[in-house]
Amino acid sequence: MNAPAPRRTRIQQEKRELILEAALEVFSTHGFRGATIDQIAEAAGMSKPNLLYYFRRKEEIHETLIQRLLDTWLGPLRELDDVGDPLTELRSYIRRKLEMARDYPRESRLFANEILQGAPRIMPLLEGELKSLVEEKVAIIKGWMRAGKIVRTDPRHLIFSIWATTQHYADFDVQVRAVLGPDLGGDGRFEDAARFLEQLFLDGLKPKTDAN
Amino acid sequence: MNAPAPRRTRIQQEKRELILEAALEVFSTHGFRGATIDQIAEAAGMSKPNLLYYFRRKEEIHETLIQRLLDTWLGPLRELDDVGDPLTELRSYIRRKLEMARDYPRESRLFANEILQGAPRIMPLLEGELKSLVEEKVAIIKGWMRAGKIVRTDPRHLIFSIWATTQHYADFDVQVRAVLGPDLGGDGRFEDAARFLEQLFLDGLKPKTDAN
DNA sequence: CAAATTTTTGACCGGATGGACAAACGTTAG
DNA sequence: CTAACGTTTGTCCATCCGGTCAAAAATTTG
Repeated sequence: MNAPAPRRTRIQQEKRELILEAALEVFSTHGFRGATIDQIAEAAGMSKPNLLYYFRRKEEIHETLIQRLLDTWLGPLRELDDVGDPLTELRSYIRRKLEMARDYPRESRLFANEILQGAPRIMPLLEGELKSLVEEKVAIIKGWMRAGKIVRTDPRHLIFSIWATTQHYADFDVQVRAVLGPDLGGDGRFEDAARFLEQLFLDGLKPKTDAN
Repeated sequence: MNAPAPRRTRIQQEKRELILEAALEVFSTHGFRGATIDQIAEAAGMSKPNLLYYFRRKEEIHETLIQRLLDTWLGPLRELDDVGDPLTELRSYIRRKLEMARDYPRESRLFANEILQGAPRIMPLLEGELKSLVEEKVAIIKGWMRAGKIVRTDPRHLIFSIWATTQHYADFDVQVRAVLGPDLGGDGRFEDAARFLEQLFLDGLKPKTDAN
């Protein structure tokens, strides 16, 4: 499937990491087209030709970045299994996703940028690996529903809504902070979000003692 | 506050509309930086200098587009008031937002692109108009909570989660369709989403007859 | 019809940007 | 020390892109 991994010296390893780190910063805030090699090179503390010695093309950096991203990105979903209590499993999935939004917002934005533009570079992956991973987890969730452990609903859209709500705190961070203002928009906003999302997904909004 | 609206001939009105329509298409799929004037001009069926006769700068097109967008975009939230039943109000807010994601996906993506890149051009608007509109609606929602009409929760994060889940179907449409596949990803996906979101927000996932 | 005004276009400009290249520099192994 | 190899950089190039300009074409006005 893949070409054999080329041998690299220690310096090459390190410099490539440095470049990828810088590129993540630049790509995630300006998009692929909006980012320039000069910007990345400067952020990595080297000259443009030097950078091009380690990655021959701008696209090569981007591809490498996206490939890595997807591996870690799907981690939380992969960990979802049916050994524990369903509601606990879902709670920790939501929590892990939210933690990723908090700790890796640049990765989230890089991905969002890619999807927004029609996912030209990762379409096969979405229809392949991602789709089948989702199907696998959908089967687990359906099992929980059949067993009466969670309410019957559309498992795919459930997954979408977890993705949407958690990634929102990375992708739309500027808006979230602007709306919350300086008081609520500080470091505590992720804990507030975690509390809210847990309540939303696990309890819903309708009061138990019916007052309407 | 604003400059007086310049008089325009009928031709100018029409051509400007044509350009804005074309620009919406191009900006929403390539971002501001990724879009070129030539692309927009071609999509509008005119030459580049001709386009620049109607809009002197690329930014001017983008600004006009965003300004219009925001007016219609906040419509559904503005309509949220406390005359009706709270759960009904929320339900129709969610439905309206989802309809906008379905009918105006390009506007949604244009906005998402802007926020993703740090909202450089609309930051004041987020901190001003948007924030105060949200505060106004937060007050209404808090009233419902005090009256016991809906469960007590964080009203701001509630609004975020409605934004996130509904806009997801516009911004991440490619991914949604890829994951759902040809069977589920057809025209019915918005109805499925509407049903799911209604259930999620109004009932939650925990079964009423406790089986865990 | 003719003058005045608006609209359209081809040609052009300057700066930015992705990338090539060869020469210089540094490091390591024999 | 020196040859070989890996790394770094200054310079250069072709293309793209936003924007200008003057002149042509079309339209409106008197």
